[in-house]
Parts: sequence; C-alpha cells; structure tokens
Amino acid sequence: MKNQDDSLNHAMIEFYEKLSSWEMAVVKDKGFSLPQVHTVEILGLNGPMRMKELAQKIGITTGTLTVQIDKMVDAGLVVRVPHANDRRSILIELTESGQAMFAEHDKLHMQLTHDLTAKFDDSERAMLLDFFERINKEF
Amino acid sequence: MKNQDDSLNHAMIEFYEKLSSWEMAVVKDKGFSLPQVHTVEILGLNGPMRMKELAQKIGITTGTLTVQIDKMVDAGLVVRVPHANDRRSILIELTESGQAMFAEHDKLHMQLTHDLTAKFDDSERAMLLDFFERINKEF
DNA sequence: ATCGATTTATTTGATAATCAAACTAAGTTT
DNA sequence: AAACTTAGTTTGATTATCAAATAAATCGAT
Repeated sequence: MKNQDDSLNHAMIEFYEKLSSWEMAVVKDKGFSLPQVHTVEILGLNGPMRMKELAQKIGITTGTLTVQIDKMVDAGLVVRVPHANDRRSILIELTESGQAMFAEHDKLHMQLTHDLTAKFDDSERAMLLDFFERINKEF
Repeated sequence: MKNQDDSLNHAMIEFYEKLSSWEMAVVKDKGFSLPQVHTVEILGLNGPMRMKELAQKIGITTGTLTVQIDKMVDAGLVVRVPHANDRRSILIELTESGQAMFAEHDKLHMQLTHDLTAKFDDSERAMLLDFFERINKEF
C-alpha cells in the first residue's frame, strides 16, 4: 500500500502545516511571542517541568530558553522553583496568570477542534481520539 | 461530552507539539534552518506559490520571506519565476536540488508516519487517512 | 571517600530571523 | 486618468537563536 501510506503521510504533514499556521496567526494577535505561548501551552498540558526537558520539547537550546524564561518571569507568567531531589535543576511552573493565559489559549484550540470535527459523529470522534492517543504513545 | 472534547483537543495539541519538536530536531541535524525546510516542505506539497500565499502559510510577513527566499535562491533550492497573469507577482518554485531536498525530508516523515501507525491495521490506517483528509478540508 | 566525568542551568558574544513601516511597481475602481 | 488597492522588496531596529565557556551539583569507578 505505497500510495495510501504516501497519502496518509502527506495528509498528516498538511495537518501539521495548517495547525502551525493557525498557531502563528493566533499568537501574533495576542501580545505574546510564539516561544512564550508555546511554553505556556506545554506547561499547561504537562505541568511543571525542568529547563532541559522544556527546551527539548520546544526544540531550542537551554541557553535560549533561559532568556525566554527570564522574560516570562518578568511578565509574571511563570516562576522558577527548586527541584526537590536535584539541586542542579529547577522546575518551571505556571503562575495563576500563566494558567489563565493557558486557559484562554486552550479555549481557542477547543473552538478549532470543534470546528474541524463538526461533521464527525460521536463514534467517529471517539475513534479519532483513540487514534491520536495511540499515535502520541508511540511518539 | 465535554470531557471527551477536552481529551480530543489535548490529544491533538500533544500531537502537534510532538511533531513540532520532531521537526525542529530533524531540521537542526541537517544544515538548514527551520524556515527553509518549512518552505521546501510547503512548496513540495503544494507546488509553486506566490510570495504572499507562501508567507501566509508559513505565518511570517512577506518582508521576512523575501530575505529567506534570497538565501534559498543563493543556495540553489528555489527560483523566482514571473507570474503569467499578474506582473506584480512572482512564483517561487523548487529547483531540482530543492525537490531532492523535499524528497529526502519527506522520506523522514514517511518513516515517522510508518512508525507512529505501526500498530494500526489496514482498515484503521484507511480510517485515519479519511479523518485527516476531512479535517484538512475544514481548515 | 575521592577524583574525574557528566549533567543542569546560566552567561556571553556573534549571527540569524523577524517585524513594522516606507517604497516601487502593477493592477483595480470609480 | 486619478485614487485606491495589492504584491513584493528594502530598511532600520528588535528579538530569537546558537555555540561555547562557565559554575554548580551529581554520578561512577575505583
């Protein structure tokens, strides 16, 4: 099934490109930069996280992230808290204001998700969720 | 079904974040910048495109894109060709070398897609493709 | 236990990406 | 044809990014 694999691959890439473009547009409308929103999004979904892990998830170096986090601390979005077991590490955590920003951004995503799957029936939507969860597990 | 909608939304975001992270890592390994690969990817999937359309898809201004395309022309990845009907516009088109880069990058995506859906059976994979295509159509 | 190697985060200096605004040229409208 | 809009480029300033150097904490192997 070479052709179908190709189609699936390209459909997936197209989805990624479109979501990426949507995200850029949404971010620019608000007063925040893409890395900042990205950070809020990741912390909101996964909870507090070490610098290194966060940098890997975003796909930037820790040096770059340090600068970004500095700005976000100044903006009151996140705080640095010491790591319980490893004194080299710190955890980056959303403040209440950061959580509010996550909630607001998440709402936009929710609306988008809703729109994109408007023509799906309940069982299809459940299947789509199952597919995404299985794919994410493999990642 | 508020909870399920939430789950679907977050699974979708998680997928996007992971794909985004994967893309960053892949790009950095090669000698090219993210915008360059992004451009090649979009042109490879959609064919030649005007500056404005390309900028919108990437999510940057045309001013920024002009600079990027300059570099990519120098690198031999793309060419500017005049638009047939509108002399204000130009089309950005992949060169052979650009197409080769797309093919190589696409291969990596293909491998990823394959790995992520390794545990899917044929009918599930077909359904996933159908879902993605319907979602992309709504975007 | 201790010394060397590794890991974590930060800092620094240089480069690259980005934007907004001004500009040129080509199309569109009235 | 004059006024307006659109497409792409240029410019000047800002921001993001990296690689490499640094400092502190942990780990590992003797």
